Amino acid sequence: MGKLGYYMEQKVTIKDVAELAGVSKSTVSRYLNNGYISVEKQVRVRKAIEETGFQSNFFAKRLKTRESKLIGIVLPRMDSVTVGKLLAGITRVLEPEGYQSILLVSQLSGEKELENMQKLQQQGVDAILVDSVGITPEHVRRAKEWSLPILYTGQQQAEVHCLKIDDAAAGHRMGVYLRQMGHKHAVFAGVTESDEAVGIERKAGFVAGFCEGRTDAQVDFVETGFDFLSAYNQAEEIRKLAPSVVVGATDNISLGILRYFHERGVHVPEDISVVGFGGYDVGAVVYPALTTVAFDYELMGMKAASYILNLLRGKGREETNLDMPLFFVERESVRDLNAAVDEPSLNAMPGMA
Amino acid sequence: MGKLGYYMEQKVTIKDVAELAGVSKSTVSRYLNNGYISVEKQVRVRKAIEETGFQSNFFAKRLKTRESKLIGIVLPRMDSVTVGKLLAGITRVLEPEGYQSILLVSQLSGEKELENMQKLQQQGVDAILVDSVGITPEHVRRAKEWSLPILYTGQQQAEVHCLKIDDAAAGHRMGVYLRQMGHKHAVFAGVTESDEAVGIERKAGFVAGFCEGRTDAQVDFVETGFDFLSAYNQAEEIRKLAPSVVVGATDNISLGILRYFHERGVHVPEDISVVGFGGYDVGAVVYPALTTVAFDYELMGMKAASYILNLLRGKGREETNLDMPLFFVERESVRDLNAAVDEPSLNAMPGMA
DNA sequence: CTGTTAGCGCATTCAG
DNA sequence: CTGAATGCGCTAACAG
Repeated sequence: MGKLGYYMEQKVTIKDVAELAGVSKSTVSRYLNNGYISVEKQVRVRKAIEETGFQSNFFAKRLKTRESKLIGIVLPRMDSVTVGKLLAGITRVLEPEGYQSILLVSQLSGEKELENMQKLQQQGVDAILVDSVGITPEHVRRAKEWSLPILYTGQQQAEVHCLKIDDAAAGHRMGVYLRQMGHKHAVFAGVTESDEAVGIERKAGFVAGFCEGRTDAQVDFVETGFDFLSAYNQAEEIRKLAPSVVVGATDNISLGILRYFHERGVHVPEDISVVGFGGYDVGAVVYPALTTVAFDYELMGMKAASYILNLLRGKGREETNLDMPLFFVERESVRDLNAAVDEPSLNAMPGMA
Repeated sequence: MGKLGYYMEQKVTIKDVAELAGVSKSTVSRYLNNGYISVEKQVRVRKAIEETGFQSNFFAKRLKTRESKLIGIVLPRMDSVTVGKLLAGITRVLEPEGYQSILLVSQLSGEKELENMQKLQQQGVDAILVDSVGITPEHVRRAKEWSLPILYTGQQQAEVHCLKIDDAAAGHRMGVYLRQMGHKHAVFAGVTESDEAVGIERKAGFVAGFCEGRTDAQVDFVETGFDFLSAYNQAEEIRKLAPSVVVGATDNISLGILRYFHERGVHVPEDISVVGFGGYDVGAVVYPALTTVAFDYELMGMKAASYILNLLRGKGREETNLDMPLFFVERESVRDLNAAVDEPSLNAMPGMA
């Protein structure tokens, strides 16, 4: 590896090709784009391109066409399963359309998020997709001022383009289920209300579903972070409340709590039930396997990308199907209080097959 | 949202600013770059920029400077924790240097990997980082032909720039540990040998460490995929071999096996020990918490990025510190066969605090 | 310190 | 169908 430095330029331009093929630059350009060329010259140009190994200069091209074929993506963080799936989905639809994504990470900071959007916009991306931690008035202002499509995911706001799972419905679904299983007292282990989607909507949906049509239901709240450890640290407080079921706002929260219960000899679901939201794969390998409402983040990525593409083509929100399905995944972590005796079935890897 | 289509151009150019400020274009350009300007004009230009909301055109600038400040990153897949951490690390060092990353995913296909590298190169990125699934002769050829730095991670190959964890050392470390814990018969649940790093080196290292200096050691192999389920499906076969310890080539493999054992009433570590590699967070919340050799993927990302930066600046391999530390994380899943009675300690969230 | 002059590589008029 | 000419917006000599 004696090579030192990489200052070599791309040297072969459209001009070189033209000369070698004995045609004009414009003819080569036409060959590369539309194709108004005689078959004969077509052949010559093709040959010249092969011989020279010509590759058109990205920047010169973009400077002319005013189209970068680049989509900017702003993410709150990288090291999370959901973000990974989301990106996988986005890529899956963007790539066949000839778009590529350029990624910026905001480390859960709203300010950084704005900064990143600014950067992307300067870079000349064709559109921006933001998996936001919270849509502020400033976000709205930019979406309106800038002349490029901006789509937010993860949060909702009426004045901008956005796409998110129905957290209220997810919470509601879980609430109804637990009510039907005969539970009357739940602790909702939630996150900060500054996260409107998870901290407020999901919780409110749960409470509604759980309490619907009865007056003897009780829901207590305990706030925790998004990670295992902070949930684990709140578990004692939760236990003191002595509910029949603990509802973690995310699967990770539930996993931390499960671990704590295990250490204290509290049996799940015999002594207490635990559920989560998200449908992460690991929820299926822990024991008991976690009952949860699963979201399809990859599908969300695909929809987000389609939405962006539509926006780019001058179509509006109406023309994209924005429904995000939910999947209720019943596994082993909930006890049916209606039954006299509880015999949780140990299916082989429930929810994984 | 009545807006339809986004065809507006960026209209204010350096020329407009120059006219408004009553200076020449070059003066504005200087203001933007070096800064050989009188204070007086500096003020006028600044004002003009603010008033017009001028933003320099990325493509025009790059066309001149021949520098994109873009690093291409080719990933095998997105939905994995390790990739997330790697990216986090890369971003952390690239961003302060004014670089941004553009991401392409190969879906575990070597061919796609090559294709993606090609695309990035055409885009005019300044360098390419490939988290490769296998370095082929074609990879080597490109690294040499193209006049831009290419760095491979995850795999090793003498003729190209690369950076990876020391899989052999990791395996060895685990082997030694289990030997010292009195284990004589292990099953290594590994992956395909086409993955040289994990499938071959890690395994060989383990065998070496485990068998070192004795003749009464036995290691059997069982092949599995990288995911929970495929490991789970091989667990019965592993169990039939009746080892005292199962070594999963990755934590996920071990987690799948743990689940199976749980279902069958096989107690870990009392009846059998289980260990993994990777140090994923979830290893700490399952029970028993998984003993493992942890890798710092974020650090790896940071090192990779630094390496790339050095390459860009004409420095070679020598000038980057490539040592990747390993962390042995002793938790609860291994029984000490030297002790008469085994009393695994249940620390609070071992390895998480 | 500053304005003038040239292109960077390509796509696109406009006449042929 | 094709070539010559023009300029995208910016930076970098070059003379002042």
